[in-house]
This record gives sequence, structure tokens and C-alpha cells, in this order.
Amino acid sequence: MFSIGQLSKATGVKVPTIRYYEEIGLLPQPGRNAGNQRRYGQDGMDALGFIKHARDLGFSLEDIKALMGLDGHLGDDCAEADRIARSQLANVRDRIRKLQQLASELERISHLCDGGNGGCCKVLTALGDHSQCAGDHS
Amino acid sequence: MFSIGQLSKATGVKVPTIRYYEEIGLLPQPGRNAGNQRRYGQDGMDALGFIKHARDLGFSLEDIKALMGLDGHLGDDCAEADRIARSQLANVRDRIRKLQQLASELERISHLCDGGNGGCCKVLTALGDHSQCAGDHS
DNA sequence: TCTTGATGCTCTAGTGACTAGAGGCCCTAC
DNA sequence: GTAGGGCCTCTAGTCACTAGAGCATCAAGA
Repeated sequence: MFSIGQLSKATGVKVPTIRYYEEIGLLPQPGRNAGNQRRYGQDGMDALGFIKHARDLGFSLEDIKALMGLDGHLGDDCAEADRIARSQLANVRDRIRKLQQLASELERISHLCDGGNGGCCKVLTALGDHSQCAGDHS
Repeated sequence: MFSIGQLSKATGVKVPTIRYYEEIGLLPQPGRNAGNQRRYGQDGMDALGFIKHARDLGFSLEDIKALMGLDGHLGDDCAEADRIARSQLANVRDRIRKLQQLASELERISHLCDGGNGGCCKVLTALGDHSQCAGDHS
């Protein structure tokens, strides 16, 4: 049996976050000891590990709820898990593409003023004027 | 003179968002007509355009506040604007790097189950087990 | 057994950057 | 004059936490 603090250390999820997950129904309510403190078993540890890993992979808590609801089921559920994972992948790829456009735009803007201070703040001008931009970020 | 709705259409910033920007002191309070409705001039349009573009580039409202406070000043302020832009660039590059790790991890997980349903939900297993991961995402 | 400091509990409120809705006022075109 | 759209303020909700208050409990050492 683990205390909430031990669980926190083991998984890298902060204590208030664990309580928050419980509050929103993502983690099942654990048992309590005589002093009303939470006591977790291996299943609690596994569930939190699953959540942590999925969060690190960028899944929303809503997605994770769906994925956890599916666990242990068969057939269609697997297709659903796959669908969620693929949609998350598409989402991530899209974010990468957008960020790459931003990076090149920011690079362009940064090069306008190379640290000196001779007649610059073209940085501010560039920020104010989208029409100067090459790509279609946003 | 523009109404808030016209400003919204012209800049692509939603009406409640414009009011929000005003509320937090990012946009100066505009004049009002006899019926207490906001009326903006070209300066308001320019300021909102600046904010919009900077937001699209991923700057936080806090950053934008700093950048706008600097505008029109000299010397050090330019260096400061440059510093903010560069730090934003570093930030964006870092996010790209992390997302690329996530994408490759998600690709790996997605390939575990190619839509079929024969003994799969290795997707769920993979999500639960970080030790299977190649890279050091998170 | 007592004490001390860490850890735990609940509850409320705050973060950033909006978004939604209620309930009412104003403006413009017909 | 009226209809409808736009505008006003205010409150509350979103997501995924984070911080703090004020108190209870636990484990280790004296």
C-alpha cells in the first residue's frame, strides 16, 4: 500500500494533481486508512502511470478518460483506441508544421536587429505588420 | 471611426476578446459615443493588429504587454524587444523538438494496431508502459 | 510517552486566454 | 414606429492544474 506522497514520487505526478484526477473521476477513489488518508495499491499505481504517460504524449484528460474506459474491452474498442491515437498523431504533426512556420518567421524578425541599437526596432515594426510575412502562419 | 464589430471583422479578433484585451489593460480604453458604445480610430486598429500578429506568432499577452510598452522608445528597449523575440524563437524550437519526439512515439504506437482487431490493444498497453519508448519524451 | 516535523486532509481561489450566456440598451433601415 | 442586429455589463465556465489556509495525522527520535 502506498500513500499519496509515495505514489507521487514513484510516478512524478504531483500530489494535488493526483487528488485533482480523482476529483474529476479519472482515477478511481482509493481506500482510506483509519486516519482518512488515501492508500493505493498496484492498480492505482498502474492507472496513474498510464495517465502520466498519455499526458506526456499530449493526450487530453478527455481522451485519456475515453482510453481508460475502453481498457479491458474488445473489438470495436481497440479500433477506438487506435482512432484516438491516430488523431492525436495528426494533431501533433499539424502543430509541428505550424510551429515550423512560426520559427522561420521569428528567425526573419530576429535577424532584423542583431543586438545593436542603430536605427532598429524593425522587430517591433515587423511584429505589427503581417503583410511582411512570407508564410501564412496563424 | 470603427465600432467594436467592425474592428473585429477587420482584424479577425473576436468581439469579447477585444473587450478582454481592454479589461486587462493591453488595449487602451477607446472613446465612447453618446450611447456608450466603443468607437476606435486608426491607432486602435494598429494596436489590435500588432497584438493579433504577435499572438499568432505565439507570444504571450505578458510578452506583448512588454513589447507594446517599449514601442517608441530607444536604445535598450530595442535590445529588449530583440531579446523577447529571440527567447520566443528558442521556445518555439524547443516545442518543435519535443513534438517531434512525441510524433515518432505515437507513430510507433499506432503501427501496433493497424485497424484490425486481432489480439490488439497493444495501443493501450504501449500507452501504459513508458519503458517501451525509444526516445526520452516528457 | 511526548514532541516535532513531515505529510496528509478539505476547501477556496487563482492561473492564462479566452468563451458563453443572461438580460438589457442602442442604432439603423425600412 | 418597429424589427433586428449589434452593443453594453456582469457572471460564470473552460482546461489542467497550482497555491494557500487551517487543521489532522503519522513516524521517528528523545
